[in-house]
Formats: sequence, structure tokens, C-alpha cells
Amino acid sequence: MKKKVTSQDVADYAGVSRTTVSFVLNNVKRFSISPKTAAKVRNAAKELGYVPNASARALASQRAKAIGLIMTRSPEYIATDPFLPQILGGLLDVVKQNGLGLLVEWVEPGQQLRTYLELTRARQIDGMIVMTPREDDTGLKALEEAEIPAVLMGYIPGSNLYSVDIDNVQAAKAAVEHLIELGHERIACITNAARPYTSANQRYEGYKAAIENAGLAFDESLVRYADFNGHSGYDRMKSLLDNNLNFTAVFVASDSVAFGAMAAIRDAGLRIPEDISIVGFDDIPMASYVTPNLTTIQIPAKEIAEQSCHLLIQLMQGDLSQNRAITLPTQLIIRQSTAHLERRP
Amino acid sequence: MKKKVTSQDVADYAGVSRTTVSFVLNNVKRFSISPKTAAKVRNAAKELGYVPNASARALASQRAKAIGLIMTRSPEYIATDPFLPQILGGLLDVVKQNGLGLLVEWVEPGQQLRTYLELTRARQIDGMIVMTPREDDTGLKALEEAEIPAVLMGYIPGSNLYSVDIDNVQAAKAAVEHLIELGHERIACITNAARPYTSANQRYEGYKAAIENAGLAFDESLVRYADFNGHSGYDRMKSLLDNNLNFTAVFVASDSVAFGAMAAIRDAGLRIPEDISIVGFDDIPMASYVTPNLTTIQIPAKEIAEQSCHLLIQLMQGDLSQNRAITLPTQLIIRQSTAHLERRP
DNA sequence: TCATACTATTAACACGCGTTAATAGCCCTT
DNA sequence: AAGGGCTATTAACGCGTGTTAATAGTATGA
Repeated sequence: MKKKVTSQDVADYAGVSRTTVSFVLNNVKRFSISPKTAAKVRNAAKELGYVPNASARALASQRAKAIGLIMTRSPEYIATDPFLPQILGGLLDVVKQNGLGLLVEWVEPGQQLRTYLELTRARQIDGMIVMTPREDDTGLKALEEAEIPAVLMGYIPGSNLYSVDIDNVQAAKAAVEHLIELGHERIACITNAARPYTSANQRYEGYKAAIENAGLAFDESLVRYADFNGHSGYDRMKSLLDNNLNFTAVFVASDSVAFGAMAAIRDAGLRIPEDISIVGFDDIPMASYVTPNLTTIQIPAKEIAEQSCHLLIQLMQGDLSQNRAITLPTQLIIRQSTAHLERRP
Repeated sequence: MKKKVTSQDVADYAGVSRTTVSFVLNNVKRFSISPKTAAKVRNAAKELGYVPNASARALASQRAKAIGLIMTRSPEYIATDPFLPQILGGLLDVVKQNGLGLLVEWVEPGQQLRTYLELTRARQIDGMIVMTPREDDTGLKALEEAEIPAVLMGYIPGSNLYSVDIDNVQAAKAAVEHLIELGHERIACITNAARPYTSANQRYEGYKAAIENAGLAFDESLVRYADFNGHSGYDRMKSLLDNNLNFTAVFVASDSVAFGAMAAIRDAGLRIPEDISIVGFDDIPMASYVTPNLTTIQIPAKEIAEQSCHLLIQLMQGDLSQNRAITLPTQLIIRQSTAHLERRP
């Protein structure tokens, strides 16, 4: 290992004091440094390949120059999240532009309290983005009180935390209204996750609202709760089909889940969209490659990540004048998995 | 913000010195502490909600208690990597078990040298896992020399770095041999990425070897180089089809790319597998949900991540007696996208 | 009784950097 | 020549923890 180069080394090499080195390299303008000295210092730093020690800097300046991405799910579920790449891509982009680092953590559902506080106190990060929060998350209140900058990706009713999200209710409503316009009246629903996940609950509410607004009969027995992945989608759809519920369309609140559901429909010998129309949610990349192409709701995942990150950075700079809740628009993408209801004799 | 609790506070509260607190909380056995005192300290720490400051600890102990995941791709490509969730899930699992943090970084192709060294010197991390390295990566040699623990996810010929990978050549060979056994003789190939990416090159070599071993004619004009995503797959397949190359099967070295290729085949009015058989690579979750289900090579992505992490942790503990290169097994998963060649009149 | 060995604890320094308060150098005015 | 007001620079302290070398205390053996 090459011997570590400290700012003292740079100072010696340039023939100035360590303080001067710090001023030059951090562009401290309160103390004017002559251009000649500054050049000497910069040159020395480059010559020696000086890289400031992050820990020491964090300790002295009281800021870690890093943010945390906190996921409230177990690795098992993280591994199957089709959105993660887009989220991460968006975050990494912004984070790097601002010279920050990104620390990824997950907390076991139930352990949130301890972990949020630990992360806060440990000061390894200056702020955090909480992904996929659950309404029953006990730690979020504590997070509000501790005044560490935090942004929710997603929304928790009643929480005072800053958040960036889509309007899940409206989006789900739009999806179901599309089916209604196509003449469907018995429309099933498979959520993306269990109800404590806000997004799942909101999409369910949107589904319900669309049904009721249209004067159709809402039937709870047409609803199933999936578990993020395609496997659960297959399972829930099978359950719907096995029960002879006589529906002609289904709203599936997640594309991943929808793919599983589609497989179940095919395995039952039914055709999409001739026998059953299906609308997804998310517009993950694969949605346009499956057969038939999936009609779905497009979520600007990357923008959500970017906006979250920008917001967090502003909070970290003490700028609190922002909107507490940012809502990003979604779009219904009509493809081939939905069709007019064909009345059968 | 609650006032930060330092180890001094704990010491005062417990009526001992800060050193004792440190010894107790870090289980330093060289200096024996009486059980009574230890209990007093632990109790005080709990009472006050003491969480050690990560930066200070890192500075003093010369170890950051964190590892880095370095991706040599731009966020644009990161956003479309279907493997990322599995990798991340695997890493997070192991990382947490060992009380470490995970820092995610990306380096612009071409900027590797600077970034690897910066990360090394900054000491924000104790070791790093480099993902999807390229053969033309100039920074890896520097990484070898700097003696920071590092593990490659993937393999670079001629590199002395520790690595965890699958046998890409063998796996590709198995995929193509499957097609050959089905009677195909004109077999096209679309790689997952450009040649400088080792995995792309190795899969290409496997393809070539299988063709030649079987005594078939190798034809370079049947090869295209894709770019990770489905879009490029669509494009490359279209190029193959437009050129009237008369092939009956194709080996696509990435499922994502394969999905695009499948769409192109359908858009050309051809059927899978009746007109063209297709084998993918990766077995991403969607592979079993597309129509027809994709025959592909299964990669143990999560295990790769876990093994990489375990290996890295051992390196960080100074245990160098490990295998330099770990190779994990792959498996050909035969589904519905491949079929016997039907001789047309 | 005294030296010895061992246990339990602590004072003090190091880690590398940011930053305030103080100092040295210099030109200009009176 | 002396003071005044700049500008450029630095000594010195603090951030919170790990760790070594030294100290106080206590039991053991002759």
C-alpha cells in the first residue's frame, strides 16, 4: 500500500501551512489566498496525488458528504424489485453531480426504529431517502422528530416528512376507467403488495373509486393481495380463476405481478385480451416486450429518484422552503393487453 | 436534533473512564474488565442511546466498516440492468450480517484510474467489489498494486485480482450445443454487450467454439453486438433478419437483449420457435413469463454477490489463502423458445 | 513483612482535517 | 517615523474514537 498522503505532506511540499492547503482546496473565500500560493498548493496536491481522508473530513466538518438509501424490505424482496435499477441509476446520477456518496441500507420490518436512529446518530450520512415505506412503520415518527433531513419515496398519510410520489389513487383510477370505457363491468383487482404498503392501499382505493364512480357494483371477492413478485401474481390470478368469478378484465397494480397473472391466464387456456383484458402498473421495461404488450401505467421512476435526491440535498443545505410533498405525473400506456369487451352469447 | 451522545457521556454516566467504555463496547479482551463494570457501562450506553460516531471510529481505527460496490457503467445503463436487484440483495444480506455498510459508486468508463485510487485513498471503504469490469479498464492494474482488498464480479484475463464469476465460455457453449442438438446448423449470435466487456467476449468465444467443435461453418456475418438492453436487441435482430442470412436459430447472450430480439422476430411475422429458435442468457425472472417461455442459461446472481462479498470480507481480514478465482456453475434451462429444426421444402 | 505478579483502570496521544483567532507583512497617509 | 488599514498566512484547538503505556489496587507466596 502506498503511504497515505496527508494535507500536511502537501503543505510541506508546497512550503506553506496545512491551513493554507485546506483553504485553497476547499475554496474558502473568506480568507484571500494569493493566486500564486494557490497554484503552488494545487500543483503540490496533484503531484503527490493527494486525496482527502473522508472520515477525517466528516469528523471535522460534521458532515459526511453522503446520503443513505434506506429500504424497508428484506433482501429477498429487494432482489426481485424491478424498479431498483432505475431508482439507483437516478440517485447515483444526482449524487455524483453533487459530490456525494450513496450508502444503501435495509431495515427489517419491525426494526425500523432502532436503525433509523442509529443511522442518524452515527452520522455516516447527512440525510436519507426512505424507499417503500409502510404505513405501520413505527420508526418514521421518530425520524420526523430527529431533525435529520429525510425524504420519503412514496407517501405516508399523516406523516410530516417530505415526500416524492406519484398520485397512486388517480393513476389506478385512470387504469380502471380505461377498462370501463372498453365496456368491462366485472373487473378484478390484484394489488402489488399487502395493504400496509401505502402504494398498494392507494391503488386499491383508486380501483374502488373508479368502480363506484361508474355506478358499477364493487365486489370485494374480486380483490386479491399479491406480494411484489410474479410468483404471487400467478398464484392470485389462479385463485381468481378457480373461483368462477366471471370477470372479463383485471387491474394488476404491478407489472411484475401482472406477468405472473398473464401466465396463469394462459395456463388456464384463456386468451389475452380476447377473454380477459389486463392492465398493469409501473411500465417496467419488459412491459413492452411480453406478448401481448402490456397496457400499463407509466411511472417516472428515474425522475422520482432524481427529485427525491434534489429535494434531500436542498434540505441538507438548510433550505426548508420547498413543497413538503411533490407529486409526479403518470401516464396510461395503451398497448395490446386490453380490448373491447366482446359479449358472448 | 437531540444532542449527540458521545462515549465521554457514557463514561461520566457510568462513573468510569472513556477508555473503559471503549473496551467494554468493543469487547477488547486484552484488558480484562470486571463483569460488574462492564454491566454498568452497557447499561449506561443503552440508557443514553449511545451510538458511536462512524467517522471518528473510522478515523481512529483506520477502518471504515464499509465496502464499496463499484459499477463501471453510466447511470443510464445501470438503470436498465435487470440483475442489479439480485446482486444488491445478495450483497446487502452478507454486508449486514457482518456489520458493514455498503457504498455504491459508478465510474465513467475512461475515468476508472482516478476513481479507484480516490476511493482507495479516501478510505471511506475498506474494500471494493468491482462489477462488470471491462478488459480495457486502465484502472484495474493500479488497483492490483494498491493493496486495497478488491474482488471482481466477473473476470479479466491477465488480471491478478480476486474474482468471482461463472464460466461464460462453457455456459455459452452449452447453450449453442443445445441448438445444435436440435438440428440447427445456421445459428446466429447476438452478444450482450461490446467486446471489451469480458463476459460478452467470452460468450462469443463459447458460441464460436461450439460451432466449430460441431464441424459447422463459422460465419462472422451472423454475429451482432448488442448493448445490454432490449432496444439494442430489437435493433440487432432486425439487422440480422433484413440481411436474409437464412439462419434458423439464434443465441442471444442476455435475456434482456433477447426480449427485444423476440419482439423483432414477431414483428417480422416469424414464429418462435417454429421459424426461429432462440436461447437467452441470464435467466432473469421475466424469462419464465414471456411468451414463449425463454430457454436460457441460469446464472446464480445472488450467489455470485454473496460469494464476492464473503471473499472480500476474508481479504479484508488479511486472510489471503483463498482461491484467486471462484467459478460458479450455470445451468441450461430448457423452456419453450427452442425446438427441433423443421426442414422446409 | 515485603516483594511479586496479576487485575482493573486510566491518562495521554494519535487519527487527518476544518476553522477561528491571532500574527506577520506591506503600502499608504499624516 | 509612526500609526492605520489592508492582505496573506499560520498556530492552535476541536471533532469523537481507538489504543498504548503507565498507574493504582489486590491477592499470592516466601
